[in-house]
Amino acid sequence: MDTPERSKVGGTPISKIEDSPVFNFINSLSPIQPVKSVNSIHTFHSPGSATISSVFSSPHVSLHKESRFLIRNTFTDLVKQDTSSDLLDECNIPPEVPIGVVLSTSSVLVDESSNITCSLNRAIVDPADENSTQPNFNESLDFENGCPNHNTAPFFGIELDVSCALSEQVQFVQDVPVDTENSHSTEIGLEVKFSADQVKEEASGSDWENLISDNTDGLLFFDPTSDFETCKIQGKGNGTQPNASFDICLYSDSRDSFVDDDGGTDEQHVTGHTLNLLPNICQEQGNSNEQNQKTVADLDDCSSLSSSLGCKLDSRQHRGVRRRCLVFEVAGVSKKNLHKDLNVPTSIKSPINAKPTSDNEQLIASKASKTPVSFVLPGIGLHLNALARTSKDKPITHKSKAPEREFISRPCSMRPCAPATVREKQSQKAIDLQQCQDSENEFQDNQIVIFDASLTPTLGIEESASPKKKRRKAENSADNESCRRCNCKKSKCLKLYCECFAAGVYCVEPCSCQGCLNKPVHEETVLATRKQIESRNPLAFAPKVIRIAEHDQEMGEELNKTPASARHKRGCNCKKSNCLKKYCECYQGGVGCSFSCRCEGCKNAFGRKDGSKEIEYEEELDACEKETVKPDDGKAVAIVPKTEHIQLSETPLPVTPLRACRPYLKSSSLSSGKPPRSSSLSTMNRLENQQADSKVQENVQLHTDLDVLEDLSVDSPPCSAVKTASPNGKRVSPPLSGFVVSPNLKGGRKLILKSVPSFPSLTGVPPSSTQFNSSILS
DNA sequence: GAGTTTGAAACT
DNA sequence: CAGTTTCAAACTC
Repeated sequence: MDTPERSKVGGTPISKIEDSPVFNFINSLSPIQPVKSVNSIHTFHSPGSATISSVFSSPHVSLHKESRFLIRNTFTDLVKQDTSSDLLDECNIPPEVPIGVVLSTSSVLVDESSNITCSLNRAIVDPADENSTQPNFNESLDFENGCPNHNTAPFFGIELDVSCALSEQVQFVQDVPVDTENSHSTEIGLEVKFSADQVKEEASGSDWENLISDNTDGLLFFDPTSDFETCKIQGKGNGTQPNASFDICLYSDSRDSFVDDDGGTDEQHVTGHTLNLLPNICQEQGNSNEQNQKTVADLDDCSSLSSSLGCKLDSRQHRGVRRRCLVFEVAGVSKKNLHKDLNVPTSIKSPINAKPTSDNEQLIASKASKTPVSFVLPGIGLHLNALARTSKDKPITHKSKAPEREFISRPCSMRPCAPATVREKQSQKAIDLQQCQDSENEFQDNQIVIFDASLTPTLGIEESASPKKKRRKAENSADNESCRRCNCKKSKCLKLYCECFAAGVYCVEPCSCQGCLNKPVHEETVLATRKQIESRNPLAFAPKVIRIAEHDQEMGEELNKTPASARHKRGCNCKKSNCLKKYCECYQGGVGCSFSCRCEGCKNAFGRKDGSKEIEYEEELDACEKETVKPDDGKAVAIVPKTEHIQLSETPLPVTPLRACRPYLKSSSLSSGKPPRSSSLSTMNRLENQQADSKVQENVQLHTDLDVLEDLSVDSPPCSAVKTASPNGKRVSPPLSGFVVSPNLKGGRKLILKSVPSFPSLTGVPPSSTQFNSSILS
């Protein structure tokens, strides 16, 4: 699905198009946040009237602080592994080469403080007019280019939002079909290399708008000393073809001065180099009086022009050149890399990948990085992202391709695979669950098929082995992160019995299920079944073990990573296993039994449900406080009081009415002998037992709404704590964005009950798994 | 690897 | 909502 070229929308008013469902859908696929076609150029009003020269060389167009301009980009389906050396030749395109690239309408804004900003919407450089640098700014358009905050310091450059891997070298190549009549074309390509920080930055946010708006974070700076400096922008397209446009964010940001490695100011230097590199048409721009202006003009203009001309920009000589690429482009690149690695035909593309490109346009990644690619790809598939996050520097190897939409890997499993320690396992599991859910959300958007061998090390190894054997192999695998495969025989993998299905993933090859319908081919069936199950229990697909919300900054990372920071959302019902075997979901999940458990004879090593372990509680509090101090090397796992029942939060939990948990609370929290589920309750319980703190109970009783009490008991956040409960009254954990636990209470002690707001807000509901499910079903 | 145990999920 | 059945994983031998 291609991102529509708005310029091609033709007679239809853009506003209407943007309002159309189709367009919304397209936009939802695209990382580009379509700002309502506001003609952002107050500064540059005369499309077609201004020459490029004027545009770029005359910064005093406006005092507006526009910081960047975008050039809509559509890359094609070429993979180039050209090195920078290859590009050098390509830049020697004579200036008389017809320019056939649609640029963005641009504006250069210079304020009084010499802050220079450029904005460029779309401009068509008419190839017919070879000698003219006058673009046809006949469109304004697609993107709001202004970047409000990029106006502080002189900075020029090309921004690429890169969410690719460390040391990933990506090359975008566009190969726009050349108009036979106007066969003048240059090749548009973009070779990008990324830094790890860049990757992280960009990976963390798929929000295009954020990417646009952030000032420096996530921007790619070419390190002059690095080997990744080569920046190639090639253009291939026909000026008469709007499709030939390409998206590059060029902007100047005055904050960043051109500092040479030598330490000297590099503005002139840059300019000079720019002039040297750029075509004559660009060089004409180099005569500005003001250095900044000139540099801006040169860089921006020349960058854009050179892009269109196929001229190469050597970032080594363009200090401070930032590259920002459309997220989807990067994603696409990454995916391309994946495909490439997988030898997957380029025809197999995720929707998002295909989206921004037209039929013959496609993003291509190249340059398989030597280092393992571990990148988070905004907007890429659920599992891919999850894997990227989960793998933690682990290389993601893709060994198989998948059909259009398919879960291939199972980044997480409800059932841990025998980590080194139980708590580690649990911690990892909780994380995996979260990641799984996160990924799931992403997956629904993009439906990328990624196979993560790193997480499924046993895949393909035990093809002929029996399911159990496979399972145990997987369990015993080295990293213990491998995911299970189901072995369903009767459920057709369409019931929660099936771990795959329950985890929201499709069954994969390693599964030994029989009559499996949990496959992409039966997507509709799967979704329908899922929906049905969700109708029964909205939380059916929520992670069973949920962890404390990460946004509880006060709790610190250690706590978040500790198994004790998680609880089984529903609790177990063990009768014979004493919660000491993996039959018990709590135990299996590495969490202690909690208030909501209905187990008998609980002896859960991670925490018994009954409140009779107060001594252990205190003891382990101390242990916890000690252990949590340990550096998080993955081995030091904090010990959390067994009887501490922290209300778990899970990122996206379905929101259910607040009242849902009232009966539970009423019976269990107040009247039943069951121990409190949360730290607060645990504390309260102690107090009750000791009859020592009547205030607490008063406080509790003052809350006529038991949900409020619940909030207190779970230290739920003031506003984000939307009650989540299963419809059948089984308790589930609400999001926990604001523990009331005092900061110094990593162990869960000293809970501050009175500071809890009475009622959580129903607004600001975080994305829930229910919502996800709904959306995925919709 | 077969059989048993177990408890969650599903059903009534 | 409780009881029963089904199911698949966990476990044992």
